[in-house]
Amino acid sequence: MIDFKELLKEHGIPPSLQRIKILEYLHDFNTHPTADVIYQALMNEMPTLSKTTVYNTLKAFAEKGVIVELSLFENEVRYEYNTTPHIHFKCIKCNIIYDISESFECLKNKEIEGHKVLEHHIYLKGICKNCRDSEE
Amino acid sequence: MIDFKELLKEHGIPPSLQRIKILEYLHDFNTHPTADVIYQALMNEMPTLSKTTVYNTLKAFAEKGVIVELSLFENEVRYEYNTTPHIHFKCIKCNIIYDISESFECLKNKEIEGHKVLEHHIYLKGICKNCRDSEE
DNA sequence: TTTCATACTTGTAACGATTACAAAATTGTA
DNA sequence: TACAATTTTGTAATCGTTACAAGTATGAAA
Ligand SMILES: [Mn+2]
Ligand SMILES: [Mn+2]
Ligand SMILES: [Zn+2]
Ligand SMILES: [Zn+2]
Repeated sequence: MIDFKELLKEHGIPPSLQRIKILEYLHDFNTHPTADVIYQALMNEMPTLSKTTVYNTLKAFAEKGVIVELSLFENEVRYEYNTTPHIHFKCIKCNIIYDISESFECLKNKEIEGHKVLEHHIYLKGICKNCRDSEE
Repeated sequence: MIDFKELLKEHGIPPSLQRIKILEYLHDFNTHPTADVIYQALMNEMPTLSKTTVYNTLKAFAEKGVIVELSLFENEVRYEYNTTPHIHFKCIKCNIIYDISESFECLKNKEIEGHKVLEHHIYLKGICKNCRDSEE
């Protein structure tokens, strides 16, 4: 059981109830939700929650390195709890975003052609195993 | 000198004046412009050009494989003439998007963890050579 | 405990990129 | 030339996101 309150404090973020709930959601579901998905999910137990708070919170988390911000295709920003670099695969049929466990040469914190790399993202697009199987 | 009219026909796209001009722009500048950048640039010589036409044309080009659609960070779709897979680096200071010539193992058209890969994108973010030099 | 400044949350309005849509213009073909 | 099909245009609508101002909670100092 992770103490999200502590985790936030360690990152210099005062742990409000809203912030804890949003971080909890990201950890528990461990998917790649948009701000709106999180908002809709927390609406039930927090009826007064504001969408603005969700947006602000996610942006603040990402800036402090608590979570990762993804911008993969289709003009929707997504967030995830897993901050270790990994490959993303988006299925063009079912729109599910898969984590690919295959390792790769990460250029993060390296210098390439004179440029200093701070982030490294690999995005794949195609048809997932499930959709291929059900196509037959 | 490329015959853009022919090029479009070969891809099954009837070559209207607007389409030829947009393709010409992408080829001549060879950067990673947004639809709006192209629209603004062509406004002078084509005063009646509609922004909708630019959006529609770029989308059609990308679908037919004439150009590539990029969705790298910051929620802005960009397009480019160069359809060969390569790495992109965006500088967080000057916002320029660089092409990285370094080669990499491309997973396009391969199968990974059961998924069929149709597109492969690598996006880097950091501080470019120019901005680092001028920081001193 | 009260006071007060600060930080956080909320709700609404505004924004910006993109898309939908219908009318006007153009095109290719008979 | 006639005409149907396609393309372009301009405007309105949409959607994700952000700005902003007012309300609320928090936590330290008195
Ligand atoms: Mn992931
Ligand atoms: Mn490029
Ligand atoms: Zn799928
Ligand atoms: Zn730069």
